[in-house]
Amino acid sequence: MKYSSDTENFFDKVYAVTKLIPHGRVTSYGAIAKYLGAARSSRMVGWAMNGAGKYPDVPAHRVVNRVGLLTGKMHFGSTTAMQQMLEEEGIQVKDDKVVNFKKHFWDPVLELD
DNA sequence: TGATTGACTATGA
DNA sequence: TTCATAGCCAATC
Repeated sequence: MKYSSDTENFFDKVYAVTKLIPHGRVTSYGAIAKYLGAARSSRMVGWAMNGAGKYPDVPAHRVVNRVGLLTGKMHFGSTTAMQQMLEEEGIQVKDDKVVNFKKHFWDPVLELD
């Protein structure tokens, strides 16, 4: 099999950053993309998450869109799995979106840089 | 090979 | 404030 070098690297970075998300915290696709230097490629982060399912150490449920909406909940097998995991970490979820998202927001650019 | 889609975001009306 | 459109880049059909 062949590896697309840059693409693999990008995906790997996405997984690395996602794994660094503290327990009980959440971040956004755009924040990760920005940290990787691809702020305009936020969709690629989401695509990377699509392949994150095979990485048990990648808490994709802690990654939501820019307003804290659980847009990717449908990819967890159950539409409630993501919400349930977040609630178990102390994050309140209402109407498929993180309550007080701003407070739980974890920006890798600010925390890691 | 070309067109369409998608776990997003920013901007304009 | 809410809705619609454009840009992004890789994967899939």
